[in-house]
Amino acid sequence: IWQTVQAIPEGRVASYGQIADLAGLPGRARLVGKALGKVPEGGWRGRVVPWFRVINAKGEISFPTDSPAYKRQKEQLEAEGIVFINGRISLRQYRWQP
DNA sequence: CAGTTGACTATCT
DNA sequence: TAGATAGCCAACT
Repeated sequence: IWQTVQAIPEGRVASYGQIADLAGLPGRARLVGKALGKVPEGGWRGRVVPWFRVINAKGEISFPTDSPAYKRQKEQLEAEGIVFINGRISLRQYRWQP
């Protein structure tokens, strides 16, 4: 899972389900979320994991809008040029296509 | 050991 | 387009 997440290019995003499929775990989107939650801030074993490039299938960030985590993720994505419209982004435009 | 709980999704109204 | 529903499954209570 982490390997797959690391493969997401800058300025692109992927959904939890998409990561699950690519990682060989079809139908286990929730497991991906859990795995990402376990990654320490500094990354895993020296590798940086761009967890902020992973969002849900609707193109929204999967955190409450008022949470600190939400703001953090949104800022990181915007810093890569991704634009939010009504709290969501255009998957058609930013979805990572391997 | 049974029930609950999510960083989720596809499908149907 | 948006809400409700039913699968999903490892980790906790």
